[in-house]
Amino acid sequence: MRYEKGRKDSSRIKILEVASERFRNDGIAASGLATIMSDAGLTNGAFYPHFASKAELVRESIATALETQFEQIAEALAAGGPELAISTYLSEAHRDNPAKGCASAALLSEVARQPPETRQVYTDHFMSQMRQVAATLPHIKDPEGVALSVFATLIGTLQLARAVEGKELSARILAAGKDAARRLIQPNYDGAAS
Amino acid sequence: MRYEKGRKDSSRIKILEVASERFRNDGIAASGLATIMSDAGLTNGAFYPHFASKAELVRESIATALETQFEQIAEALAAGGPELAISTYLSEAHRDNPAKGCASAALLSEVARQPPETRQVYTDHFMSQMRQVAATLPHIKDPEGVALSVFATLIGTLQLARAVEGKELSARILAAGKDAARRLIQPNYDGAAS
Amino acid sequence: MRYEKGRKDSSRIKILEVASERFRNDGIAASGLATIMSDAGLTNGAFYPHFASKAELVRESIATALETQFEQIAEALAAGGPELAISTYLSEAHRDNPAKGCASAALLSEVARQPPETRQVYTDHFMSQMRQVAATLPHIKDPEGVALSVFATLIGTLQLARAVEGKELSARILAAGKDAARRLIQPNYDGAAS
Amino acid sequence: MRYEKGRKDSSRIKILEVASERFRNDGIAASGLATIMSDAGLTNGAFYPHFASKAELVRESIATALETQFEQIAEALAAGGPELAISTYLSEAHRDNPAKGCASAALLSEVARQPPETRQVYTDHFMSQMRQVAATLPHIKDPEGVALSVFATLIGTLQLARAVEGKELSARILAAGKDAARRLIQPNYDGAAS
DNA sequence: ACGGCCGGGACTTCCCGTTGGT
DNA sequence: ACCAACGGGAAGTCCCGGCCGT
Repeated sequence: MRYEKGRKDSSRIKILEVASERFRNDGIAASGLATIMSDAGLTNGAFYPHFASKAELVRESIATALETQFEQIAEALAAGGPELAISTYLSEAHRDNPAKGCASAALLSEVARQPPETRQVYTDHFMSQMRQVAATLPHIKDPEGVALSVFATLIGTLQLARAVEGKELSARILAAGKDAARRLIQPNYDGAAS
Repeated sequence: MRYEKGRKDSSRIKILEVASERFRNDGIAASGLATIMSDAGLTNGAFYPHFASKAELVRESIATALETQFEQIAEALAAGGPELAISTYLSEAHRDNPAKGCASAALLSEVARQPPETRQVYTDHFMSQMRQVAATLPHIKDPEGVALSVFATLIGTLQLARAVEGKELSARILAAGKDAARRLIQPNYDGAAS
Repeated sequence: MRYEKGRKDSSRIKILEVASERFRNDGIAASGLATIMSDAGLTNGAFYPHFASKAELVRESIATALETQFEQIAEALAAGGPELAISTYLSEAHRDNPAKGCASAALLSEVARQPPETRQVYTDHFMSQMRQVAATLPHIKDPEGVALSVFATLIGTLQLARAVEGKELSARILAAGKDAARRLIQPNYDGAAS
Repeated sequence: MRYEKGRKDSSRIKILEVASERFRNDGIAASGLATIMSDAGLTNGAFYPHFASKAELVRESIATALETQFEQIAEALAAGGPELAISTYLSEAHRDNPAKGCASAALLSEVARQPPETRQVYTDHFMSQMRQVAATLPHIKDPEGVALSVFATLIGTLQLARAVEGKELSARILAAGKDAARRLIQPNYDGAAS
């Protein structure tokens, strides 16, 4: 192997960058390789030396997006704890910029229809994020359960806020989501209370 | 009423039935008209006498699915209140049968990318469902806010449970979502508390 | 067959027009379908409903070009006899505009490498042109032999005039070719004289 | 001299040999460097130490082919004069072996589309050949004009004989070309007579 | 000199939404 | 209502010219 595997491959990185944004913005099925490659400053034919198929690009794009998000969550948690992470996630800025936002909110229903390999990649990275958040809830009985439900609430809220027509309603949804998420991480909440 | 052409054409009804299931199962973009028409026992050319475009079919399919769901929610609420509605929604049966399940969970991220007319149709029907649920929470200060957040949690949870790889994890997600939703509708919860 | 075969198909005609010019200008192998379709105001995907393959397009483009040329030769012969046809063929205007000129001069060496079907199409149309010219040489012993050699001389001359570098030399070649062609059709020439 | 790097590298000579045959056989655009190098018993990467680009290889291959042909013409003229040169050129052997035959007949229409440097190389060598033949026609008024037209006739005839489908027709073309070329070099022919 | 890598681009197959002739 | 065809466009395979690490 002439070019060692870890070799800097700026084209590959550029393709992944463009693709992960394009997928989040337009959906996976609706994003063509030609458009992605063109946006990356390349042509169709240069794709396959980098990725074996579109499915592989999808997997790696999802991984890339979720890894980036992992770091953003870490920063928000460090700077202001779960409260800040929640309000950042459910901000109007995030709602209005899906291309650079949460891949789960943008792609979750489409991920459910992907082949198992893709869903496994998603699962692994999602679980990392979940555990990352759970680690900040040591005072709660079932931190992972709570973290799962908080993620579900955040993702569902952001999707709803993006889907509905009407700025005011969208803002109400974001506010309701923020309240709910905060309540879920309150110390006296016991995930097994019911 | 809603159908401007007001036809009770059985072909039209059949097409809508098939389409609303196909869209929920495979996504909107990934569902071709040819397949839908074929499943409806018709051919390609019979589509356009009934609908002006795929976009119109999408709008009406979403409306159809959400109306059906409205009635299902009504039944569950009547039979067992919000508790039953939640556990029915987050059941494994619902997770494993998206074609006949909640259109929001199946299509929400794709709805966000549809033209305004489609999003308006979605919004109207979603709001009906939300108010329907809010009406069962008279003891709560901000019933609509809570209903919004419960919907967000349910939708996000179901999507997550469908997207992840691994039955066990999927079950954990459903359980966590159920707990969270139940907690959110507890009487002492005040959506505007924070 | 819904659309009868002789149906006006403006797209097909447009593609053939563009392709026959492009092939003559750039060569067959060097002309891509995408460029041809784009010049015809269409996209890649619209090609295959019209032609089964590039090879079929090549065949029909050659036929189209040679048919058009047949009519042009007929006009020149009618207006000024073989003399005019020769001087028109070996004009600087023809030399400088291969896209609308003689397909033989532009493509002959490439035709020799085409599959038999293509060469047959070429042969048929070339023979029509040859006989058309032979018919104007009734006073010559072997009109078809002379016509063949005149075509060879004209084609070779035009190709040489296009290939060499230098306007002056190119003009000398055209002049020499005209003289030779005229001499070949002189009445006292007997193709079997040697 | 002509090779600025002046190398007598045997690999370089082998590459030129193979390339000049391959170009004549398959055309310039249709001949890939990988195939040429492989046929020369080398690999892809060994090309660029010898030639700066494919265009340079094309130029030198054309030069090589035309120089070899110059010598062959010299031999034929010495052995049997123009008559023998013509009948050798328009033989079935030559028609059926383009790889080792006349580069003009094989590549002329493609040469016309090459960059000026390439066309200049072609022009220089073609003119050498033309003058070589003109020198054997001292009894003719305009020997260079006649030589030009004879070359045009020979080249056009050989291309036609290769392009048409049908052995018999091809043979007729060769015969017609031979007759025409012989007539053109008859002593009483005056290139400027018309 | 080797041989794989790189970006470019061609050809082809397939399917989409839509139209229109029957 | 049928169904073929249209234009659009995507995915994928292949090969090209050229480059570079070894």
